[in-house]
Formats: sequence, structure tokens, C-alpha cells
Amino acid sequence: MVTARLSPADTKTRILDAAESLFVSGGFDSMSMRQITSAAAVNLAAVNYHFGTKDALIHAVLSRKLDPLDAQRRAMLDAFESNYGAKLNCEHVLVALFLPAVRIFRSDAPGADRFLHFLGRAYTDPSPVVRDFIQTHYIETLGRFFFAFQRTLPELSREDLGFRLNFAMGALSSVLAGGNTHRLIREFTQQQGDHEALILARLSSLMVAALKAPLPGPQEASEFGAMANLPGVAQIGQVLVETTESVPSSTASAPTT
Amino acid sequence: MVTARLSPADTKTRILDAAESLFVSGGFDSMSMRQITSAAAVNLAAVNYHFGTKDALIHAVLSRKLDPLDAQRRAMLDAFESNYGAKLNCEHVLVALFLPAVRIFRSDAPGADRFLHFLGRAYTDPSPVVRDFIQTHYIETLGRFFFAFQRTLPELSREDLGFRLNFAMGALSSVLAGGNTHRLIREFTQQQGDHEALILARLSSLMVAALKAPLPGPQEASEFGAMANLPGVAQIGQVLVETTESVPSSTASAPTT
DNA sequence: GTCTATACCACGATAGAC
DNA sequence: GTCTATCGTGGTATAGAC
Repeated sequence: MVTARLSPADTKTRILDAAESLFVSGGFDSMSMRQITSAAAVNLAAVNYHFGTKDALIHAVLSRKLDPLDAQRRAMLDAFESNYGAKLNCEHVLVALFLPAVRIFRSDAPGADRFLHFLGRAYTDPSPVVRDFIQTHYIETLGRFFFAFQRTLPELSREDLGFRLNFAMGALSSVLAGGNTHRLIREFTQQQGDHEALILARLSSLMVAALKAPLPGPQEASEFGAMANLPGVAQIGQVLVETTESVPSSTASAPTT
Repeated sequence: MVTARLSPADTKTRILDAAESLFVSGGFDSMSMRQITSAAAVNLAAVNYHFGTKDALIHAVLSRKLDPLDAQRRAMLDAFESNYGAKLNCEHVLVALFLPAVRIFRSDAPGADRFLHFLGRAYTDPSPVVRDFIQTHYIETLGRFFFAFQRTLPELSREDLGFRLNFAMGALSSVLAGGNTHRLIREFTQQQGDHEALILARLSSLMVAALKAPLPGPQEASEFGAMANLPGVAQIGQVLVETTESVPSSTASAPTT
């Protein structure tokens, strides 16, 4: 509505900013309402007033950053599909998947430099509150990208593509969550001209490698089996279990192996 | 150490089992002492008596599973280096890195079927209690594997290898932490003979692809740059920035990563 | 409609009784 | 070794000030 004063919207934003920062630092379960409210310089009850609950607050934090990212990803995939049609290849799809995040990261929006770190945390947080939200809100876009990858990589079966995409996306999330993103990216871009393109190229090259790697057949598997059966290797970790189920009373566990 | 009765060791083990299960489900910060003790059917204070603190408890939980894994990894790398010497290749190193985990996963030890899930959680948990413990206790083995990879992949620079290893290990952890591992892996292995070898081959092929992918140069980067500048793509997510104060400010403080 | 003070129950941790 | 009582802190809910 009208709301002449300028304080109300500011309070919500300050809470969101503080919560986001604490979320990136230690994850959802780690951040406390008292930490959030004191960092935002608002009253403890302000969170409950504006968001209702801690779960709803993290949903708002996630939506604020992930909704625009999701929309840009879809828009970019649309643009590539319109431009290339049947000639769409998997590099195009990867660009549509990565470029929006890289652009946000390289923008001068507040907190943009921490965006990749935030993205990694959001995708790796163990809390069901976070995982369920992401898995229910951005499934549609994920399905679109899955379908696009399937079109550009017809040699992969549905299950195999799922395995590789899971692998690739997990890799990206984990790398970003590590927080080394800054140092890593700076290293590769310090003497280059087009930062955005080079970051894209680096990430995409690894992804393409994981997506296009030849599928191991029985013969490759048997090679690994031969390695595993080498003398001095075969017995390592071989669980020769004579004790049925209950492990002996030793403080330092010798069993398991 | 006398402990004639059978209860004391049992109490510790039950606590460890309950804590491990809850850790896999929701991470470190999510699991509560009351959840743990009630699941283990012991008194609330039993945890503090046997382990001292919640942090020490999770350290014990991690050590119980990760120490044997770490030892087996080192032993297997030793065996491969003895067998192959200078002819060691990066597939060998990958087998030494993965096979111990796969063997534990496929053993009939209690909770072995959840081992990969546990491993993923341990490597991705956001809590400093977990991260610091892992990074301080298993650094030595990580260094050994890094050195082994460096020998078998001399064409990669130290920094590039670090980036790719980070990528590959993050992928593995994230895939495992996802929990879909069981269903996914079962799908690919249900009608095959040598499960262990095939799982190894699958994981290794993706890792090898990520480790051996050609490093993108300026020309590849410019191709991606061209994609990003297509009509209908260039303006998506472009944060119309007129203020270009902090451009390529090389704030790279730490030289070597 | 916006914000504050405060009370409520569950959490981790500790001391001391048994 | 095991348990109970207790303290400070976590998320949540409400009454009331502006």
C-alpha cells in the first residue's frame, strides 16, 4: 500500500541480509534467531512478525536469490533454443545453466561477490528445510534442462544422464560451497581479458568432460577388477567377518574393516 | 579398562550408532542430544560422561568410520606404488581412492549399506566442528594422493590439478550425500556380474574425464563469449551497470593457493 | 501496521546425589 | 557408572506500546 515511512521495508531487508550472511557462514541449523536479529539490529520478535517462522525466513532468503537465477536460466535456455533450434548442443545448455550465476556473481549488486558461495551452501545444506524447498520449487526448470541435455546428448540413456548430471551439478555445488571460489577464479582470470567467458569455459569444460565421457562397459570394468585383485591389493579392506554381528569391546574400533 | 559387565562398551556403541544415524539424516547441527540418547535408550547425561561433549561425540563418530577408510586408502596406494612403480597411472590412484569405500559399502558390516551416504554427509556438512576435524585429521593422506595424481598427470599445473581434484572430490561427496546413491547405483548394476568393479569403473571414468579434460584457452573462451553475446542472450540478467569503479581490481592477496 | 518486551518450552552442558 | 537438577541459550508465541 502507501506506507509513507521508510522503516518497514528496511527492516525486512536487513533481516534477509543478516540471515543470508549467517546462512552462508554456517548453514541453516547453525544460524540462530538471536544472531540474526542482533546482526540486523532489530528486535527478536521482528522475524516472527515479518516472516512467521525460521523456516519461512530461510525460504524467503532462498527465493530472493534463487528465483531471479531460475528465471534467467529459463530465459536463456529459451533464447538458445530459439536461436539454434535443432542445432542446439550441450555447450549451449551448459552456458544457459552457468552464465546467469556467473553474471550475478560479477555484477555489482549488494553481496554479489558472495553469490556463488551462497549458491553452493543452498545446494549442499543438510537441513530438510532447505533441501525440500529447493527440490520442490525449482524442479520444473531442472526438468527443462534435463530434457535439453537429453536432446543434445542422445547417446546417453536416461539413467546414465541422470547419474552424470547429478555428478556434475554436485561437483559445482561442492566447489562453490567450499568458498575457495574467489581465489580459484582470480587465478585463472587475472591476466585474461574476458573474465566471464573464461570462467564459463573452465566450468563448462569439466562439465562437458563428465557428460561426454565414454560409458564403461564390461571390459573396462574387468580391467578395474583386475587391478583390485592384484597381490597386496586384494586383501586390503576385505571384510573377513568371523564375528557375527556385535563388535568386540574396543574403544578404538578395529572392526568395520 | 576392566569393565567386567557388558553394559559399558555397549552403551558407547549404542550412542555412536544412534548419533551416526542421526548425523546421516540431518547433519551435525540438526541432531540433538535428546534425540541421540533416546534413540540409543540411554540417559541424557551418558553422552557427556562417555564422550565429554557433543563435538567430541561427532569426532568419535567420524573417526570410527573414516580412520579405517583412511588406512585402507593409504595401504592400497602403497600397494599400487610397489606393484607399478614409475608405470603408475591415474586410474590406479583413483582405484586406491575409491575401492576402499566401495568395499566397505558392499561389505556386510553393520550399517555398511549407508556408508557412502555417511561419507557424503561427512564431506559436505557445513558445521566447522565437522569440517575442521576432517581437514586436520586426513590431510596427510590427501597430500599423498595429490602427489600421486601430480606424478601421473604431469601435464597439469599444481593449481589446475587442485582445481580439478576439488571439482572431482566435491562431485563424489555431493553425489553420495544426496542419498539417491543407492537407487542410482542399483539401477546401473542390477544386471551386471561384478558389482564392485562396475561401480569403480563408473566413478573412475567420470573422474578421469574431469582430470584429463583439455584446459580451455583464449579461443575456447571467446567461443563462449560469442554465445553469451548472442541477440536475446546478452541482455538476460545483464545488470545494467553504469558505475564501473571496481573493475578488474586485482585484490589477489594470497599468491599461491 | 510496525515494533517491543517478555514468557514459554526444548536444547547442550555441568554438578552432585545415588 | 548412572541418574536428576539446574543453568544459559535456542525457537516460538503473545500482549501491548507506538
